[in-house]
Amino acid sequence: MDTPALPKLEATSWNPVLEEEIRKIWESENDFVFQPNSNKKRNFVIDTPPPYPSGKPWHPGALTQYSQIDMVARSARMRNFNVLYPVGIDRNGLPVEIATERKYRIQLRKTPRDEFIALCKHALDDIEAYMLELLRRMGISGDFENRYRTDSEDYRKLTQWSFIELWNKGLVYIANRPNNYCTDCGTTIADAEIEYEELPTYLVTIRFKLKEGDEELLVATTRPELLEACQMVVVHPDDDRYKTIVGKDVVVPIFGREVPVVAHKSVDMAFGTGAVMICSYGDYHDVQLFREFRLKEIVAIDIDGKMTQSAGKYAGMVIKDARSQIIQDLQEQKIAVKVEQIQHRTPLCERSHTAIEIIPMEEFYLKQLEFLPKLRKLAKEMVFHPEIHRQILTNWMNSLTTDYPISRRRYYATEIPIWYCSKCSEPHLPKPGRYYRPWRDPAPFKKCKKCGNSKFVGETKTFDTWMDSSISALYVTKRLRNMKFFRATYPATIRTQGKDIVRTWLYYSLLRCYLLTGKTPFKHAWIGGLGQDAQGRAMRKSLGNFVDPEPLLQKYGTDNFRFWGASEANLGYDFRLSEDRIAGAGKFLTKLWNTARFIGSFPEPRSATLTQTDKWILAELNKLTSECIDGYEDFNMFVPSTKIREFLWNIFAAHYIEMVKGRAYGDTNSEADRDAARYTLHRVMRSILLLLAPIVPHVTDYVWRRLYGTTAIHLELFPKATGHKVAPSVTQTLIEFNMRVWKAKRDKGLALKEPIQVDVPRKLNPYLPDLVRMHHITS
RNA sequence: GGGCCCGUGGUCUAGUCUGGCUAUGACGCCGCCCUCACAUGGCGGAAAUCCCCGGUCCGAGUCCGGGCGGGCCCA
Repeated sequence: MDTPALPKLEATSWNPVLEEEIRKIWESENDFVFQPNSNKKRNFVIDTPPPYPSGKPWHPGALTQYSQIDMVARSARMRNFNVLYPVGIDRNGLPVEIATERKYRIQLRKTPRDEFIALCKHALDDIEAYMLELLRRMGISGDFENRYRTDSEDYRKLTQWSFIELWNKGLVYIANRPNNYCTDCGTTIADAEIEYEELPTYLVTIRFKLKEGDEELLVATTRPELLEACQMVVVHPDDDRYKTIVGKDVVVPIFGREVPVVAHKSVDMAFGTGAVMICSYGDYHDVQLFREFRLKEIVAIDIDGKMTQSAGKYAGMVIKDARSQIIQDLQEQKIAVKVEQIQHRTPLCERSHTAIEIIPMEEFYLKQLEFLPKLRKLAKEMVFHPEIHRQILTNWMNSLTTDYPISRRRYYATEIPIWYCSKCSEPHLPKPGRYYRPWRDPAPFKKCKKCGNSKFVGETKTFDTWMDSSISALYVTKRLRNMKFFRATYPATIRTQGKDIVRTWLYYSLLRCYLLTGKTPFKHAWIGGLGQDAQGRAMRKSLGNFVDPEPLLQKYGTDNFRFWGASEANLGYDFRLSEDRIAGAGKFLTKLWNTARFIGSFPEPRSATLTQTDKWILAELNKLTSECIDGYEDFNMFVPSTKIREFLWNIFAAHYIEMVKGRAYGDTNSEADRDAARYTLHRVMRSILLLLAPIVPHVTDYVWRRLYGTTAIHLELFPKATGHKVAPSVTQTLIEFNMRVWKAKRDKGLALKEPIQVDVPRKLNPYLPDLVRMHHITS
């Protein structure tokens, strides 16, 4: 052991090409499959978001988040947990339907349902393969082998089971409420499917007579054809023009109904005359006020986009014609005092580009308002990382005013498992535990339980996609498939997700799982920030600032990307994606590699009698270790990545290694001192590799296997704190002293290996031998 | 229109909850240096009215109030 062994690492930098080799080794070793309660370890269950195959390229910020979630999983393993880290793909919902309609130039309503579903499936499969490959390349240590899809029979079975349970508990009801409706596509659509455009329209100023007296109120509207459905006129409370009229009644022209004038701060005084008629339904403002004042709605437009019977002489006309006609009539009767053309922000269906109508539709609702107090209490018991993002959930719960509408008129989603009696319309729900498609399956009933009729009609509506997603915690813990497994793993340990879907995924999970199990679905909620572009704007394909992550991975390597993601994105805060900064983060990997290369050139003694210098760096390592573990326990990767970088670069390599280099090479003629240095170098190296392993798994595993063993680093546990303690100011004094000597040599034009005469502070006496050798200090 | 978050060298960032010595670190930049792990490196250096105004305090990047600016979400 006298002569140093050959370096175990040859190249002078880490080569990302090696990453693929290492992943192949991981795949063959298959370490990431969950074994509940094995080796008496405790379980750690991650309820991680199954990504939605929305297209290529994948959002680089989302990919960064998945790498951070992987760090949560890897660090939990090294904290001695059995980790259930599922891999799933979310395949339900609207985006694929829109993509399919565009791709094949077809319309959902005009395409046979099973044909349309097959086309969607095909599109999903394609993008899913791409996403899984990217996840694999990110080094995600999830259970790929047992991966799941939310559109599988197994998953939809669970969604339908959950609905039947809730129905049977009386928590679901059917109600008629206003919805966005596209008369062209013939379907309810979500807010997310609406786009806005400034379009020309007529602003008509209409004379409303007061019920009593001769006064008039001028009301401006872009929707005169909805006059028949007007139930109220509102003005702003600060509007001096109308102070005397508020509280009185006015008469709706043509239709003669009396409606009140009410003050409401939502009115824009500057628009039109400052007096607005509230009709069912011209826009969201109408919906809001109808709800707030509990007005009686008048259905003015039917689902074909025609005026209803309540429109009197206009009944049966399409909206556009009715509008022209009523404007003409109002002008002839001198009721319209002004008709002017304006540009108006109009909601359009993003598919057909026709104006959206708000029409009352019959939909399913899940009760939530009455459970909010209980949900608030449960939310309080959850631990948020970071704590500050608890606020997002709290705010959302405080803003809810209606129950949760759960039905959609779509195809690529889980079907609502109901059949209705063809005679008396009585709803019949099947036994839970199977996957039902009422739109094509025969009814699993013989006779109507109410009237005895034997014919049934299947429900055609589907669930909102969050009905599936919100029970992911039940799915991954095998609620319907393996109750023993479920009891051992539910509630999950942690939910990891982005802050943008707190009000949807997090909230609905809490609601649904509480209603189904009486418990929270998880104990910890990890809320990540969002990836933005280099200027700090959201990254959107439509903005043209979207960055394809694939070339970045190709160019810099996965570990480089992961280290950037860990060290630049603090837990919960948004982060900016910039290639320069990714490149910069990679320099650390070079430093890590070369430190390992140097230390790897020395044999590792089994034990040693440490010098003061060795004890000093071990004390610093001790501090680092506990800081890192604290960070990992908070699931905050920013802490370990930045702390380790600072330690490795600015303390360990710059000062300790320089101080003991001579000893390590054997320059002191003392085997004990030499071995102490070598022992300490390896001790620190091992700890750094272990502490970094969750963040940069490829390079650390490679180095670990080359230097310290044949088994994977992710099978090891984190190091324990060492117990060495040194006064904190010593490190500062040491660093300052070294810098002073370097500067002095520079000022005197001396090479670093030339001798110099300097005074060493008394405080540094314990380190004197190493300092003298390092700087060639003469007395 | 409502809510939340954030404003620290050219860029990113720590520190702000729990006020206290010359504000942390990195990227970039400039100069010198191939010193036997690393030039994808080392050393040194320049570079910040801690967004603005006011207040509390012996003392404010940190606490309070008001502005301005940016971002995200909801409507």
